[in-house]
Amino acid sequence: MSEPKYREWILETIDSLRSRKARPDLERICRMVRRRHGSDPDKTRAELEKLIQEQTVLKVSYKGSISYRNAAKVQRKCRKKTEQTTGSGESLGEHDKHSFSNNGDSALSLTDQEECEDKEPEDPGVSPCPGPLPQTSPSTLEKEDKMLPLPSGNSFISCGATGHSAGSVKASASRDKRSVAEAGASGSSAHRDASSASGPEGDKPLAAGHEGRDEDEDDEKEEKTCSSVSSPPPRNKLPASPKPKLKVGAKGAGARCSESPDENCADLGDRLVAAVRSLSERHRGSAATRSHAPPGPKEILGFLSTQRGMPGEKLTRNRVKVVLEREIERGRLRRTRLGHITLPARGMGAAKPSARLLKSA
DNA sequence: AGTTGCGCACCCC
DNA sequence: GGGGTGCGCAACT
Repeated sequence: MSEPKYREWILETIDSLRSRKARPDLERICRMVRRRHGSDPDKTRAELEKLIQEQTVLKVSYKGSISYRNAAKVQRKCRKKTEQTTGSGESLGEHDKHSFSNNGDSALSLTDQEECEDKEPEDPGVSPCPGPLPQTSPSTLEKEDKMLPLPSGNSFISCGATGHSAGSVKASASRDKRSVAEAGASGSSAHRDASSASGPEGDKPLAAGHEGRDEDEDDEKEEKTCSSVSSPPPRNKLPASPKPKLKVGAKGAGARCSESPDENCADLGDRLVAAVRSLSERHRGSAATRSHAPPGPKEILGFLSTQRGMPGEKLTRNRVKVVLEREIERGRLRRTRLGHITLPARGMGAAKPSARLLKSA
C-alpha cells in the first residue's frame, strides 16, 4: 500500500496546511511535499490516492473544492461526538453526520452520499466509515492506520464529496475559478487521481488541483450524483452551498468514485421510490389513512426503516432527505405543494442519467 | 516568487 | 460560546 514514508509526509503536510489555515488540497500538498522532501508530485499524488483508499486520508469536498483530511483527526472528532452522544445507534444519525463531516460543512447536508456514508456507518459490508469512528481509535489510525485495508475502495470518499462539490462548484465557480476547477476535479479526481496514479496524467504534478478542471464532465456526473443540491456557493459566504462531506468508505465495493456515489444513492433512491409507491398505494387503498395525502419524508423514512436495505445500513433523516431530493430532481419522485412526496405523473420512467446531467448543466 | 501567519467570515452544535 | 474550515492578505524568506 502506501509507503509509510509518504504517509507520514502527507499527513504531516495536511496537518501543516491546516495549521496554516490553508486548504489542504492536492496542489498544496504536492507542493509542500516536494519542497520539504523533494518528492515527485506525481508520486505524492499516487501515494495520496492510496492513503485515501486506505482511508488514512479523507478526501472531502468543502466549500466547493476538494480538501484532504487526516482521517485520524477527523475520526477522532467524530468519535468524540459519537461517544458523547452515545451511542450507537440511533443518535448517531444526526450527530454522526456532523461529526463526521465534522467540518461542519454539511450544511445542506449532505447531500449526498457523503453524508450518508460518512456519517453513518451504514454501510454494510463496505465500510463507509471505515470503522473509523467507533472502532478504530484515532491514534491507531494515525499511525497504524491500516485500519481498513478493505479492498473496498474507499476512495470514494472523495467521490461523494466531489459530486457535491461539483454542483456547488459551478456555483462557486463564479467566485473562484480555482475552486471550481478543483471541485470539479474532485469528482473526477477520484478517478483522476487514481488514474493519474496509475497512468500518467500528469504532466503537471502540481497541477493536481487543476486536474479537476479537465474533467468538467466528470463533475457533472458526480454532481448528479450527489449534488442534488444546487447550491451556488460563492465563496465562503455562500451558505447554501457546499457542504463538505467526507466520504469515507464508499459503499460500493470498490467502485470508482464517480459511480459509487451514485450507486449508493441510487440504491437508496430505488428503495425510496418503492417506498413512496407503496405508501401511496397504501394511503390510497386505505381510507383509514387520514388523508389521501401522499407520504411525507418522515413517513417514508419510517417505511424504509421497516424494510431493510443494506445490511447495517442506517437511515437518517438527512440521508433520506438527500436521496429524496435527488430523486425529485431526477423526476422519479415529485413533491407536492404541501411537501408530500408522490410519484410523478408517470411516464417518467426512471430518471435517466442524462436528466441529471442536464440538470446539472 | 514562494511560504507562512493569521484575522476574519461562515457554518454547525 | 465553542469548535472547525478556509479565504485573502500582509509579512517574511
